[in-house]
Amino acid sequence: MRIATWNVNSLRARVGRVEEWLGYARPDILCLQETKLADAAFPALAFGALGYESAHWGQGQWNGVAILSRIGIADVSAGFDLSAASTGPDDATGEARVLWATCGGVRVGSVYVPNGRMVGTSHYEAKLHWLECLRRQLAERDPAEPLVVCGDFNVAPDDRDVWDPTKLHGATHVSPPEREALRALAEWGLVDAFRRRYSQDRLYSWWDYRAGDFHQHRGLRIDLVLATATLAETTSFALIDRNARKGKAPSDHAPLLVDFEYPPASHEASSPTTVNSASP
DNA sequence: ATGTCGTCCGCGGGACGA
Repeated sequence: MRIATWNVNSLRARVGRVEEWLGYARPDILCLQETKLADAAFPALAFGALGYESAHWGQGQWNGVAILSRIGIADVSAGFDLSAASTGPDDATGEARVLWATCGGVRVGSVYVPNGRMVGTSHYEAKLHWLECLRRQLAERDPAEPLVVCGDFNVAPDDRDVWDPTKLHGATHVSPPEREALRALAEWGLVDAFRRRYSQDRLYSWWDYRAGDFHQHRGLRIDLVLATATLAETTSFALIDRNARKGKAPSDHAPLLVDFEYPPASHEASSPTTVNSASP
């Protein structure tokens, strides 16, 4: 099962590139962030023509999250089930930033974590609160189930994920409280699937449009596929597709895809074809 | 480099967010 995530920075501006990418990457599930569309403007028919069912939660100009699936999509749920009051003027928990669906037996979340702007601002506090709400939402589920949370977390998990930690020291995306919020998700049972396959630094998923940052390798790894152990242990392949960050009118993020050997192959289901093609 | 994109309004280019 191939699961992918991509912050497209406006789906209206990017739909052609997303269609092109679906055509060659062929994920079973694709989570999108920053569609920046109202639900009525979501191009469900275009994705349908490529074999994908979809769910979208948009709010127009900002944010917007979606899930595309060619292995079924059910039990769609948008947002947090919040009984708690908002925490401030810049509270983001009601914004279109989290969408859930069940696809091929896997519970899938597509998330767009608030940016936070500057450490110490109300936007930064709202980011930490939003991440705590995500943790609470997960805590209501069973970490033994196959589940992934995919998206733009706007946090680089550790210094390998940052082009120059000294330049970003004290900034958002790398601050200890933000990283602690990711660790809290890991403590619940989520594993960074990309890190099951790669341990080196300089493997980024986002580059600023400005100053030639992409070509100078000045980026951050902030787009993640976090999976529960039952899935994560089957990770067979992962890739940040830098080619999708090149060329005409790219998003500032590259898509991340992860292959899981899930559901596990049954030992009793080998077909004659499999037997005939086996090595001697 | 205050470096680039996307949105909006609204018809030219400024304001804002990332």
